[in-house]
Amino acid sequence: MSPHDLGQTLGMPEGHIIHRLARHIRRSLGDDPVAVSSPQGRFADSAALLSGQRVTRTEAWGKDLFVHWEGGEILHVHLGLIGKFRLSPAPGPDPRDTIRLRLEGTGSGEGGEGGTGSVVEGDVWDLTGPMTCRLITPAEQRAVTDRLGADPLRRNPDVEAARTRFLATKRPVAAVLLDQRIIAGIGNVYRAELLFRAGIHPEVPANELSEADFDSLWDDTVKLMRIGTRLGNIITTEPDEIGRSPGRMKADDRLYVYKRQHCRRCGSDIAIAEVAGRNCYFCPTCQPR
DNA sequence: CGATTATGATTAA
DNA sequence: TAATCCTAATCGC
Repeated sequence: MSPHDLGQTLGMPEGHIIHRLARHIRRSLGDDPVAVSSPQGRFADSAALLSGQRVTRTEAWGKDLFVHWEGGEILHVHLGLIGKFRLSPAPGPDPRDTIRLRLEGTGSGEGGEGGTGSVVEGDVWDLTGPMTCRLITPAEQRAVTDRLGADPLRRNPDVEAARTRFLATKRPVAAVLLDQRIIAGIGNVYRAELLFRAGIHPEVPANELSEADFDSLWDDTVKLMRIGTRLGNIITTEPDEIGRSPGRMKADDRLYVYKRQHCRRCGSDIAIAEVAGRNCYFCPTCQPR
């Protein structure tokens, strides 16, 4: 996958995609001034404030993305359910009025040298449909992250705190896995697949699990989300189980239960439990109550 | 061409 | 629980 594939979109927002975006945006914009605009207009004032500045750092915590600018401003983006970043080579697609934010690298970025005297242009990032897109201060960023639990993809997640809070509630385990205040970054696909791999029924109260149960759930989360970050895709099936390498996997082989008709492992009809207002797919055979 | 759906989350009732 | 926000692809008629 070339970084300059036209129309490449980075959406499907669970934590792995946000971490991937943080890295990719940082690398793509480099250390050169960035042209910032808001074709839609809703972010125009802030865009004007940022335009011409350099990005100093990018960072993800769960599903929240933070882009730090040399002037001290912090761009806070949360994609929500339908938000997307689309990456295109300069000059990018015609600006549409659904594009809340456009970031255009002005330097070489990761691209090559232009011809003598020609303008060297960089990547164009278009953000559409975000749940959140705003400028914040470091204090406001702290307020956001203070409300978030341990992120399996960050360097020093507070696993102890997550374990304690996880095991202290009698809410269904599938609800707790989606609770960003406890573990930040898991979404509807990962929760279904994690519970399947652990053989746990989604409606089991969290406080009926043991510390060892939590720890293996956590370890599996770290493992799967790292794979997801690397591949840019959620893959939870074990290559040895399906006899295929991830690269050659059919879409249908990527998951065990999420949105499937039959269990990838045993063939049982997949069931759906509505937990925390969202459909949780599970296998009644592999995940008995 | 309208309805439906989506890997999210907050607010109000 | 329900309503709400935000967009685009897909599906049925």
